[in-house]
Amino acid sequence: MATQDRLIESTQELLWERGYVGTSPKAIQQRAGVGQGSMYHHFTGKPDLAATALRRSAEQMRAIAAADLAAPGTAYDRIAAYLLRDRDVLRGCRIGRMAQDPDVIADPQLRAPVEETFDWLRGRIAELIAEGQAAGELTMGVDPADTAAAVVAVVQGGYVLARAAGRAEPFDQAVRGALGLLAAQRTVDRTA
Amino acid sequence: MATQDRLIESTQELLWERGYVGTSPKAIQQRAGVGQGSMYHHFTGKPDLAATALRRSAEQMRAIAAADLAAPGTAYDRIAAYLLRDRDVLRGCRIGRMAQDPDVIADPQLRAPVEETFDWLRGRIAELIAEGQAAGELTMGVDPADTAAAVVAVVQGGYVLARAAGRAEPFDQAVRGALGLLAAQRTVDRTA
DNA sequence: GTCTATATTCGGATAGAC
DNA sequence: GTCTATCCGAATATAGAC
Repeated sequence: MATQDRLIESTQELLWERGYVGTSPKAIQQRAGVGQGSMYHHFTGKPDLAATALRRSAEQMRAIAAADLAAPGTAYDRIAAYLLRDRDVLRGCRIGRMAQDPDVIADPQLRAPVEETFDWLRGRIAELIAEGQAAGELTMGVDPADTAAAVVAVVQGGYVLARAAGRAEPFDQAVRGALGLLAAQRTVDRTA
Repeated sequence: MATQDRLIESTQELLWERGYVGTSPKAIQQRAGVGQGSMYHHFTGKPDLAATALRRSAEQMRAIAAADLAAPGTAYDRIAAYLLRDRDVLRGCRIGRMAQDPDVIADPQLRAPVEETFDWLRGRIAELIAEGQAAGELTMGVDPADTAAAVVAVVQGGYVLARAAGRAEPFDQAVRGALGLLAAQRTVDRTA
């Protein structure tokens, strides 16, 4: 793999594990197996490299979520596929984690991929819910945009609860809780 | 105020703003207005001081949440009071934010207050939901513990979405979404 | 108890050889 | 393009004066 790509991948990993503040150029170089000079040849510095890595992570996360949300079945089924996807819960979300970092939030270059990812995700889920309502699959009792935000928040908050607990169970509970509430919005009883 | 207390308060603020990795002893001392020596006289080092500050923040957060959840009215009303409490959304949750920090998660002394706070919060809300079900206010269609985890996750995830967006609206959306789903669990229609 | 040095390592980056 | 050498300040802590 090219030096550039190894640098980007190492940065993606370290940002996920340790966040922006906790990731040093030296650590990136060592993981990538390149010297100091290489990094500063390809990138102007840590913010530049981090922005590149974040954009790539955002693309990847979006592709994965898009695939989940295109699962076969109803709107409910698709959202369930997204919520129930197999995750390494204790690692957390590599995009959502960035929202906690003040240096990321303060830098428009770094925040942009994070913001855009969640904007897109909320929008896509809201779309599904609205389609489900239009098709008569879901009741009209809930607002699509609000409900979509709640669904995404359950995932992001689930990571927080799981990491706080040191185990994945609270994430799974939150997901089951959200699905239980969503299930009540279906117009046909499938619990039988 | 005593020097010790000023150190603890400054640490609470900085942990909230910048996290554990991003908070330096020097910054704590400067904000507290004390010299290097004072801090190391009262505390053995950064981890010791941070643990003390976190325990205090956890107590405070728990007291506030307990008050919300003791609001007058039904179980739904109490959970709504918790969800709708006035928050400085873009600052995030001073306890939840710690869950992202690998150094906090790795240190049992630091993680304990975080874990205990969320364990308690989930348990308290689950209790309320179970009481609401027992009283016939809420349907038996949802699991109390799972639903409670979802409620807490919506708040924690709401902070993530809001910070990612640079504005409070996604938090408010998520809360409205959660309330909309919970409202459907009430046995009496109050939407009229 | 509090302060001012001082020590040591790390973070972030530049300079210049190859 | 990549490497090593080097620089400067910050992070964390210790020593010892007052």
